[in-house]
Amino acid sequence: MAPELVRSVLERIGDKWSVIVICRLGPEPRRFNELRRLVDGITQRMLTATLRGLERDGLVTRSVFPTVPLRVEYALTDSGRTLLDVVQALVGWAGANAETVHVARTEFDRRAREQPQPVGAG
Amino acid sequence: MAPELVRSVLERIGDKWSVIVICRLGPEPRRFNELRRLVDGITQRMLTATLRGLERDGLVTRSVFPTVPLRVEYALTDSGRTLLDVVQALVGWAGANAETVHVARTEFDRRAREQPQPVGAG
DNA sequence: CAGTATCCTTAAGGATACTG
DNA sequence: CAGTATCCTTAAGGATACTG
Repeated sequence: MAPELVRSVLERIGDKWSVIVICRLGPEPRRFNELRRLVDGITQRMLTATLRGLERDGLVTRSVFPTVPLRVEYALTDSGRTLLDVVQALVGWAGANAETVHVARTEFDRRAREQPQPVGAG
Repeated sequence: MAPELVRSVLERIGDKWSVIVICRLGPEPRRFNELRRLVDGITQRMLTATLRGLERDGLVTRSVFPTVPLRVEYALTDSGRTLLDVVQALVGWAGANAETVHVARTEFDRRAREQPQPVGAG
């Protein structure tokens, strides 16, 4: 049902940071700057945007504690946790196959460099 | 080991078409135009680019049969098939949760429309 | 049939400065 | 601490015409 809906869900997960942020959220709630430190290379702007997107999709909750200084905690929802499972499988695959893929890429690029022409040259 | 390698593998899967193409390849080999018909909305250019990327990563093989007319078949490799499994889990999750996510989005957008200001207005 | 070559648009994301 | 506001760059992807 509704293949466009499925695609719109995949597009969220397919952005640059969502998968990593979901993994770093894991089981416990995390504060904003804590996440920022855990997700290597993310900017403040993109962390906010990513968290808002996940919150919008009902995958993450945002809890504000009006203390001084302000305290904001992010945590996975129930459906967020079910997504974490499949995302971990994906990251696990990437980890297990990173080396193989890297070798394949190097080989492919070497062949492309050696025979750029359709018909034998040289 | 090598978190950047893992990320580079995730980036391939995270583009617009790879997941869908991998699913459509499934167990049997497919011809180019056959795939083009199966993957709704993809352009010739993007199908070529996506298949090249998958071939480069060692996930897909490209077999040319020099008949007239030309015949080119694409098939998943062994590691491509292991990726298919986890990708199917992801697509399965998206399918199972599409409705829930859609509702969450609608609710989120409604609340954002009603209270755009940090402090109660109007 | 199975592509490649060109041109173009849009939007994702980075950098930086500022704030309740 | 946890953001928002602006500006800018790049690259992903679409449209279209052409080809071995």
